[in-house]
Amino acid sequence: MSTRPTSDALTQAQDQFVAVWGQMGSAWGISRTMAEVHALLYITGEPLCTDDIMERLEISRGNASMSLRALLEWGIVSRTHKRGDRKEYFQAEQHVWTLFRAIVRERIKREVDPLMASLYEIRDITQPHQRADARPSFAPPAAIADHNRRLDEMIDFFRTLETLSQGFVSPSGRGLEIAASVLSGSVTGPRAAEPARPGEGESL
Amino acid sequence: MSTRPTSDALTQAQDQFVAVWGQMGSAWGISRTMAEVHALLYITGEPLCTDDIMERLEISRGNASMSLRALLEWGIVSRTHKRGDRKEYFQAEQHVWTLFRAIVRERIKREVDPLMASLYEIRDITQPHQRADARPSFAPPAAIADHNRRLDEMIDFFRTLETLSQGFVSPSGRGLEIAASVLSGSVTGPRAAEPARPGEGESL
DNA sequence: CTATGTTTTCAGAAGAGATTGAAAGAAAAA
DNA sequence: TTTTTCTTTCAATCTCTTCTGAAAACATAG
Repeated sequence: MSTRPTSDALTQAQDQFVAVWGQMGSAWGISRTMAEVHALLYITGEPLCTDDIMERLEISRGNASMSLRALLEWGIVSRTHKRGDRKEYFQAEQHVWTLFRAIVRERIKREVDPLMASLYEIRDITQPHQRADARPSFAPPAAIADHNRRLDEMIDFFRTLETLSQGFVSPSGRGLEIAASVLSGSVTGPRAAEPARPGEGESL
Repeated sequence: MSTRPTSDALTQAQDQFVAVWGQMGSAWGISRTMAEVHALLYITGEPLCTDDIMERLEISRGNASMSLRALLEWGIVSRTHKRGDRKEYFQAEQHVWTLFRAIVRERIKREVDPLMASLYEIRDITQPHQRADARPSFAPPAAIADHNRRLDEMIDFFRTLETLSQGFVSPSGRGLEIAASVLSGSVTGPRAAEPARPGEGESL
């Protein structure tokens, strides 16, 4: 029927990869189509134009356009041109680790950073304007103290995570050693958060 | 109006934490309510029953029940009882790193493992039944060879990621050293996948 | 300038996922 | 046993996200 044989081994493998990658994407908060477009560009390895993508994935022009723009914003797909052709072509980052780094970097920027900001704001509600030198005159009530400890632990965790991620994100391998040392420091010993812990953590 | 003052600092901080955590959850493929229930249990730190949660989050009984069951399945919330009370109470894992490990472990199990299985299947389409001793008589066409290389790189990446994660997941700090060494081996040199090296998994 | 080819936008349609609420199920007390 | 209390289930409903398609915007050539 179609001009392109749809059942050769390569095409079949590509289609399956696209489906699987799309599935994965949607489990991680990325729209299925966007993940599929990326999968197609990655697995074919060659630059494709909007019409190629529309045809292959059977999606509308609008959808293709928006997905591509989003992928460009994530920095994991780039534009190219073919000479004598007015169309834009798109190709995906081919190094998996570079791809991974770009994704981690973006998600941190978009989700973790704002989260941190919110957490600091929340901390200010019960620990207002706490400067290092200014000791509070009265100890806070136990409920507040507990709350503060939990919140601080959470903040501490995300700070560590952010530091850690710099190991992945940095283009040189350098940051990795930092990350590794942070890991051994922080993960190994979940630390003195609980003095005499009643032992609820292990079995969970 | 209500018996509980809704505007004291602690309550306000808790509500805000719940909102922020719910937001974060939904960006990561977890239903907002489920994340909110978890947030509430984490930040209050004390066991709550279904009715407490329904009231505080203004959700239906069915929703509360389902969210709690899901959280139990994730292993980040546990059941408790109060003596003289027939109701079930729930409390959240209080160690942030333990919580993190549980989440990573579950997501790997639910998403990465099936993905890996699919990737292996896809590989079999273009590299069928490739046994170590049986060399193919003819080299595959370039398009297939390229495809295979890309797919192998992806598989290699997820294998590394899985190994890495064992460092986080293992309750002892031991696995961490492994993770760190994998990191320095694989991340630092992402390029090694291209040239002409047949054995793809040295340390794995 | 107009004509032609290409990309973006966005209101409405379609679809996916979350939530409710009432009924059924379970378990402990009487 | 029956009653009471609490928990789970699931079809119907609602909500939010994604997708479409046609129009508008843009760009290049002539």
